[in-house]
Amino acid sequence: MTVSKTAEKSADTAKGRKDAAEGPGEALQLGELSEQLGYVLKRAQLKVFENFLRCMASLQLTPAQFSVLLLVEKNPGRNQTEIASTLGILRPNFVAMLDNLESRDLCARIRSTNDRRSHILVLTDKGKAVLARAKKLVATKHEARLNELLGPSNREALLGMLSKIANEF
Amino acid sequence: MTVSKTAEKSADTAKGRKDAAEGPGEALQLGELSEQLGYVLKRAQLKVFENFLRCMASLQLTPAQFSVLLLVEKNPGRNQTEIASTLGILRPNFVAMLDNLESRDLCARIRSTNDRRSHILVLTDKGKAVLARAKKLVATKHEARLNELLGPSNREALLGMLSKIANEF
DNA sequence: TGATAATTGTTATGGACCATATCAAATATC
DNA sequence: GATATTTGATATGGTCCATAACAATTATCA
Repeated sequence: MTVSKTAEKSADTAKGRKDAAEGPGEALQLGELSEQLGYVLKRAQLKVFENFLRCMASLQLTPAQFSVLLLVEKNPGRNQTEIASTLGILRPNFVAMLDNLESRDLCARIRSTNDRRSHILVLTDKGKAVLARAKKLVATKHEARLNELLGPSNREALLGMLSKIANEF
Repeated sequence: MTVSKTAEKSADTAKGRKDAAEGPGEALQLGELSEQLGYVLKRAQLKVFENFLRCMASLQLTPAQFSVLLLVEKNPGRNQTEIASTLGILRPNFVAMLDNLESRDLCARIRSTNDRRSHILVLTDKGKAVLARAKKLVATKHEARLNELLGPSNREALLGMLSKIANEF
């Protein structure tokens, strides 16, 4: 180590900073960190997911599960590979996810008559009902919160920039 | 393979869509998914981290490791608990991370003389040098790419909105 | 003072998520 | 018809995240 292992007492041992008060522990300086897109992006994403989970607590739906239901509803008759890949989920990892949704009777695997290897995915009636309620919760509790925080026009701009990053970066 | 045969029999089974062409497997409709902030946010975050890792390949620094080095540099003399908590890292999980950085001689734990329980964190000379190179790489290869994609003013607006979400959501 | 509580770094552990290899069944290809 | 490919599935390992518990040290306060 090229560090004088004698950094003690004198200089800065969390003591000789602003000292006094000993109140809230003296917040650290984020410095350049708050300008790093990746850092802020990750923090924001965690907060959004956290809020999403709170809004969906009554329905017990994670963001990933919600996205699956949305995609299956919009694209009925597709198989597991197609749904999983467009969501960026690897087929092996998609199995347990579907097991969960199917055990809760939210969607169903139907053996295709054309290609008996593949399972066609469909929402059950309960799945459609739950998804409808989920959409309402997301709109009124989750996305509404964003409009309140950023304003509708900023929210749209944010979405546009994030899409651009997601697709063209 | 293309969906040439499709599984009709039932009304909509991947056939009654755009049909024709049978080319690249007929992309699925994202639908409302592309309007879900959480979804787009997560996708963008993954892309940004992915790009970050590519830019840092020569230095072998992950986003989390980079953030630790940045924070330690900006706040010398702090202990593990302080650094970890402001990064949202739990103390137990921070141990292995520091073991890694310390084994690479990028930072060092120094037993505090004021409170012999705590380890004060400092960057080694090598750590400072590596961090300096990392900053340059991030600025010229990573963040520059964003300015190119969004424009400086949009990039600033994006950062502002993400910070707002991260802090006030 | 001395007994008790709180803090720091650490280990152990389990869960969630992600990635790869591999398999049997079914299908495609030649 | 022999071989290769695709689909869903299992097994497995890695990483990240969260909780409980522990020894050493320090703070609290009766």
